[in-house]
Amino acid sequence: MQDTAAAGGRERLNRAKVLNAAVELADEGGFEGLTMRRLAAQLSVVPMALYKHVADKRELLDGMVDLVFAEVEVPADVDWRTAMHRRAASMRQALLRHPWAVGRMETGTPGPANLHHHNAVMRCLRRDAGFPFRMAVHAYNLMDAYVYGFALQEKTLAGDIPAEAARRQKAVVDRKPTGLDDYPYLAEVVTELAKTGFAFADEFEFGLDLILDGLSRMPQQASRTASSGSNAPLPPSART
Amino acid sequence: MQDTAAAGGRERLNRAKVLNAAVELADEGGFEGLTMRRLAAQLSVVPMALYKHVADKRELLDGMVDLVFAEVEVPADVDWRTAMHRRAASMRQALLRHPWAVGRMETGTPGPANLHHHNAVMRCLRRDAGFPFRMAVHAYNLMDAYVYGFALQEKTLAGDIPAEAARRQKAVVDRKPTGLDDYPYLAEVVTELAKTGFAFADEFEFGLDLILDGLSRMPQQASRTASSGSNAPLPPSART
DNA sequence: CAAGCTAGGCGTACGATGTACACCTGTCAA
DNA sequence: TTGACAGGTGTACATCGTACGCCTAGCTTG
Repeated sequence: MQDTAAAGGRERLNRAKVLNAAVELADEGGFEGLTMRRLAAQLSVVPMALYKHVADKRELLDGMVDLVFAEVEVPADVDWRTAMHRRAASMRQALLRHPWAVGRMETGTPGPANLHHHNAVMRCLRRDAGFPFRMAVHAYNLMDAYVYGFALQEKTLAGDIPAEAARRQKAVVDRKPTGLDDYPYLAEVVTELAKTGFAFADEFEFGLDLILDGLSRMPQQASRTASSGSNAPLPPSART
Repeated sequence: MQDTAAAGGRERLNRAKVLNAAVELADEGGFEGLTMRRLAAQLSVVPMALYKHVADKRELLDGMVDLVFAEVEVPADVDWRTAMHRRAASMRQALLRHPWAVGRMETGTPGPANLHHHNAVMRCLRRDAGFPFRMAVHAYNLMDAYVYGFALQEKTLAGDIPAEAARRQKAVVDRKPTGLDDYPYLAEVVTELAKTGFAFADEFEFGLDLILDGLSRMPQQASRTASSGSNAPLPPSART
């Protein structure tokens, strides 16, 4: 019952192999390019062979998402602000590598990497930052909404600005002769961004810093700088 | 060539009818519940009849998204902060009514309501708030990322907290005997939220206010209170 | 070494989906 | 009256996820 290769040297399939191949295939061909049949072909196997390692396509996606979570770092041993900053940047990078995962990170049944990640973030906010529970939840929701939302924008508008922005507006201009003249502020966006360019990285930093600044200003936050604070609000010991 | 009904009283199809029925159907059955065949059945018509009013399913979705944009209000004649606050809340409400639109608002070819909306928001930021161009872009990206990201969370976690949160974690507990003990901070979330409940509306307000506060603090912003400011940075007159 | 159990790959088949293509029909302009 | 044309119909096809049963290699066990 070994899973990598049989004694005779025959290659055998593997849950991990299936998941990794699926991620690779989705990275290249997008989410709707990921097909059980194509995935099987990639692994030189017949489609139905996959179902010995994965219950169905939804479970396959669950496993893929957990692989993405595993790529996101949650640094410890630094002050909470840079820890949260790095986590957000790391999450953005992971979603940039795997655009198909955008909007799917919190769907389905959470895997082990998912749970580990959320626990680590919550620990940072509670123990290191010293937020009371309610505020930690607020902070987490705010940061996640921003990161996921930004990744969504970056995905759908990827390479869009300024090149594609002009193209999209142009499509409308061609359709109705009134054109962009009705939308002077949109026209400004097109021309201005065409001139000066657009960097998603800078854009991301701006919003992230603004949010972290706002959180640092919260009165409930003791603005401690090290993660070794032994004055944690509570090391929770809740049981289900 | 009338489009509502023929002289004989025969009901005829309509692009608007198709779009509205599609929205209705997606509201009920979710996005993957929306099928050309089901949509046709809903309209008492054969599937291929739809293609006389809509090029393909992608164009159908474009039209649906524009209907959602048309539901979002961009108030004028108030100070920019409450205008942006109301717009964000209105967008969230619209995405709550049409969860299938979450993550699809900026995809495909933008329709007229889309263009009108973006132009109005940009006008508010430039003329009313007085942001210089670059800062207006920053502000817009930040707000949109937050609103879209929050809507995404609210959609995927809908009714999830505290009830479903417990269920999801429980699923993992059942799977591996180690259970939630490895994740004390997650356990706290489960028990604490089960006790005190969770209100998405409050959560949304917290993040939105923090962001708008941060934007108000920007040095480039003159913190004017009325939208009648004639000292706009520039009434743009850009031409493609 | 023989026997048989089982994990795991294979083949076939089915219903659902989007949509190309040809056809048919009712309405209106000329 | 006629002919064009907008718009609804019917058939057909490739592709999808996956249910069901078969088959075989390799391990466990007597």
